Amino acid sequence: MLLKLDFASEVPIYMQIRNQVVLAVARGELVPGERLPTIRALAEECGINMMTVNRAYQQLRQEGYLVTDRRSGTVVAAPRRHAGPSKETVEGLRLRMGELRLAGLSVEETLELCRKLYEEGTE
Amino acid sequence: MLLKLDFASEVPIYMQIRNQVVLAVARGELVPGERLPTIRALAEECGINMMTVNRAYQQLRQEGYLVTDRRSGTVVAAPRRHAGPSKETVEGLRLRMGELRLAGLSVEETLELCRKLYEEGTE
Amino acid sequence: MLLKLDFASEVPIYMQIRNQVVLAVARGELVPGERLPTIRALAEECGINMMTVNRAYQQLRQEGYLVTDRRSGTVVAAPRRHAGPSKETVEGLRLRMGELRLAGLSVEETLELCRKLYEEGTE
Amino acid sequence: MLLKLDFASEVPIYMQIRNQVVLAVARGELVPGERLPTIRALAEECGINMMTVNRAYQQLRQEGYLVTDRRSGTVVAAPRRHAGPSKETVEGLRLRMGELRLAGLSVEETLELCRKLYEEGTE
DNA sequence: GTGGTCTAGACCACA
DNA sequence: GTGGTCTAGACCACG
Repeated sequence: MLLKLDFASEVPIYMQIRNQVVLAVARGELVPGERLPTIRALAEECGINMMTVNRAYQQLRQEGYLVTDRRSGTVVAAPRRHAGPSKETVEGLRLRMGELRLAGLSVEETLELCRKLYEEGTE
Repeated sequence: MLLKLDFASEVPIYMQIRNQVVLAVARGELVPGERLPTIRALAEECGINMMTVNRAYQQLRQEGYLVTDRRSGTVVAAPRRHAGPSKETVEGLRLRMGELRLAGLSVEETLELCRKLYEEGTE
Repeated sequence: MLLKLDFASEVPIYMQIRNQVVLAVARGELVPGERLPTIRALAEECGINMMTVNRAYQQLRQEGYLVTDRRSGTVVAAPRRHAGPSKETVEGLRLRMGELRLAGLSVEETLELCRKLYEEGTE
Repeated sequence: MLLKLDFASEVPIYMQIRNQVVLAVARGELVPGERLPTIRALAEECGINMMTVNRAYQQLRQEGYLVTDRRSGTVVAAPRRHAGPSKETVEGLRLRMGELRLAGLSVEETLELCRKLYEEGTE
């Protein structure tokens, strides 16, 4: 679990943790069933409050990315295929598409970028 | 300027305004040079405070989507080609790509969705 | 009188006019005794309000850069050597020196830049 | 943090704060990593509103002089060498050079003044 | 306890 | 009539 936290970012720390865990799962760096660090361990490693880590884990559980296992603590959830993207994901994506268009990217350039970012999780 | 604000959302109102203006420009509903409502008018129309609208406009100005002409108020900025997407846009997109993959969308489905959302601004 | 006005600037238009007249005099593009355009002419040429031009001229008269001549209207004032810089000038310069230092310029680089800008008015 | 505010000045209070913080950093009175007063504390100390201080800090953040650490508040940013001076700084300096020339200062006197002001931050 | 957000006013600078 | 600035509060998110 290599987390890169930017304490000067406008994105809350718990959300940075949430985002990086999602990306790690998507990239296959974290695999279903794998244990995550304990709240205490991760908090100490990053120099942040345990409450902050707890909040990130809670959010991830709520979104279905993590599950709590009685024996082994917090583990990566099994993939939920066919779940379909959440409303937040689609709305966020719509906004990014608009921003890319206004930044001057053609539809081809945009889709190429999307493919590249999607496939970061492939190999 | 039809804005739909969700006062219960955790997204700040000024950011909701910002996002909807970006999308309106991307869709061509707002064209370069077109005047936006005065901060007072928009505030009254939406039942919110002047300062909140002001903040949204400030953000949009800073991001280059709007310019304030000292003679005629706030207008849509000329499109800035070759600007390239901001770091925030790319990072946000990367996150969405990860979420879509984990939601079970194939790369083809994902790119199809991206194309559809991109082309909302095309017609 | 070639004025380049930026209507999107945060600097008020009357102040932009004032600044450009000062620089034109410093560069020798406007010489003592030379007539300036009438308020009406300059306002029309720039597509701005006469009040705005009037305010700029008033400011310049007050600072001693222009004088009103009974016969020929508004003309460039005779140079006031030994007047010494105004408090505003020195305070503004102090601020710029601080900004340059913090932007990473050495004292030599800073003085070289100052010399270059000063001598724009020389030849 | 000794701020001297002039409530009668035409320079907005938030800009006076901005300028004095820049000068304090340039003089080394504020060093990188050092914490600034909270917006509430500074507002109370100066007898002004929180929002006014907030605006000054926002501006300073945007210009890269401050960063807000989500854990510990607002601190002086690390110096950014190679940043180069902003357009505003150079334009402002050009104007001051013109004013000094018209006030009767020779190039030597001007550079001597610049050096003195630059080196206020040296010792 | 920190900054972020928002309100409901007010006064002023600018054009 | 436009945006810019400022006030004196309030509530909330974050850590």
